[in-house]
Amino acid sequence: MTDLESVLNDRLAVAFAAVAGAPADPVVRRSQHADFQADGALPLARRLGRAPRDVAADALARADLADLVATAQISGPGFINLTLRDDALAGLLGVMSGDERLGVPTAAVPETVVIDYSAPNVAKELHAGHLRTTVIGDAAARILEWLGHDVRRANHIGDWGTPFGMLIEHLLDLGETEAMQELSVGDLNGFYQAARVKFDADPVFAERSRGRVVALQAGDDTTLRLWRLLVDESEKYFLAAYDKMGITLTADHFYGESYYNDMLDPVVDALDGLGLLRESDGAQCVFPRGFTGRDGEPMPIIVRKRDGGYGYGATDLAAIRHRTQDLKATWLLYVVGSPQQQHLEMVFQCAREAGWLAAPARAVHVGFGQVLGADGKKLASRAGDTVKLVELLDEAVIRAAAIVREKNPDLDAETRAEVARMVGIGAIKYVDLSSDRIKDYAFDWDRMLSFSGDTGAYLQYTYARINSIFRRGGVVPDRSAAVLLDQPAERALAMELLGFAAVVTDAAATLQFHRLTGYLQHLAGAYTAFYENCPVLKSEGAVLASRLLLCDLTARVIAQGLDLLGIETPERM
RNA sequence: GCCCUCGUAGCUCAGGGGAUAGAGCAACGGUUUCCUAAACCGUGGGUCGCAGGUUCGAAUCCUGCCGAGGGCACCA
Repeated sequence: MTDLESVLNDRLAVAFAAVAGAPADPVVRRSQHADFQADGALPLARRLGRAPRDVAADALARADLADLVATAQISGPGFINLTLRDDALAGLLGVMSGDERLGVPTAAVPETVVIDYSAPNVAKELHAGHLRTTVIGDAAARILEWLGHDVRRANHIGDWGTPFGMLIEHLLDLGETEAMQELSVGDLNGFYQAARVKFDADPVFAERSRGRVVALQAGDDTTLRLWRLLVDESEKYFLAAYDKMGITLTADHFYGESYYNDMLDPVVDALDGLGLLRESDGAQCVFPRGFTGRDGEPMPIIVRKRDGGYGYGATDLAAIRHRTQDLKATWLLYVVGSPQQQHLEMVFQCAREAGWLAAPARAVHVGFGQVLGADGKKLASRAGDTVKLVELLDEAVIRAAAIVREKNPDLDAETRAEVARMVGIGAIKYVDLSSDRIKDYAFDWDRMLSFSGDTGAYLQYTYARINSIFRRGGVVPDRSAAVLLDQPAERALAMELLGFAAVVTDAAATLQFHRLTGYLQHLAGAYTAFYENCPVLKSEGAVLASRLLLCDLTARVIAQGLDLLGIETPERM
């Protein structure tokens, strides 16, 4: 346990409880006036009808802090300012240094977590609109997995529905080999648009397409084979994009809409059996409590359309039921844009009413805002089209390569290409993860690729500089060396390092990953002050060993922290 | 019309009911015989959209208003 804040909190909670005669939150926070402050005496004083400073003094007298705290002072109206002992910090850093997990504990209660993210449509490009769900969802998967949860990635691709009638007919028109050729070069949009144009312009083609939809739903062998060809080609393309992007989704994670086809009848029957199903305008609907529409009437989830086909609501409900009942998941994450908030809340409510989402299981909408262009409107190409995701990635890498070439001409071409890839992809992921996800953000190449400020590249640079010290000195840090914290910058760095466990736990619990990026920036800032004030290689003996350990620990935390966000760290740049 | 989200320094954004609201960028001034100057130090810059309320204490919680965006039946 290297998490100072929770250690202090636990110790003080005992003392506060003794004073209060009941559990009481000591309200421990980082402080500008000391290392930490505990503010719990103020609200407690009101409850007890005593003077706040008395309560603080009482709690402090009962607290067992001698091994951790050097000085504890009561300040202002009743704040307790705590300054920690240097040897306590050094001891905890020693523990952290010797721990592969850097002091971050695994979850007390490991859960089965399903993370629904990315979800592109078959026969369509991944575009800028898929950026956030893919990046955020992957970060969630990495963090929760690292904390010991059983993470099930679910890529809910759009692989079913009426568009496949026209897509299959278009495939037949082209001929299979020709069509596969076209799809394999990655021109998915062109294929889709050509089908669309024919569907709109040619009534005969449209009629064939509708017939093909019927055949598909009826399970016709030939039709299913052709459908599978389309899905397989698209999946290959998606996997190539994920690979380029450093996303952990693989072929094992495709659970498209079609995966739930066989579950739809049972789901509708179950809803009917529960008395939740009602007919409205010829459609079979569920009306979850608490939602009214434009007309003031209850809003439906349409599980079966007037034409007899299933609505997406049916698939969503089937997925929830499958995840909680078959997979035994207790934590369902939906990494989906904010506009779908209401729809998801309705589905969750419906699942609760059906008994498919009962405690401890819960579903969370991990919503996010839009990516905007420099003009403040939805990101689009100059021609107004959607921007292809792979083109965005390629441009980031090209731009990063140009900057790396300019800043460090000594790197050989191969290293430079590798660094550019890490920096370019990392820059895109970093901006996406570094602000509150619910807000929109504007895509700005110059800012995101700037190598100073709150960017991924700055963290990568800090990491590379640390490695440079080891390389220059020809030294390997001794991870069991004694830690000395004589300089203020060393002590400040130690405080930051010891905050890692709390921030990872917190980011996972709240699914607010910008807290982790913010922490890493602070850490890099503390390291830089250390770097400026505490020469490493010019020091000797125990000081050298201690400083090498601090460098090593900082590098490990940065690398681990960025890895949890899906961002790589180059050894030099 | 109803519902949801957002509004903090010139710009981009942090801010878990606690003390004097913080970073980065930009601006201005400075730092290099020294481990990557892709860096660092300093300076200026704020009616926390507005108005009430709750509280010992509000950027933070509640209500109303203003502004921006989004959602509200057979696409997902």
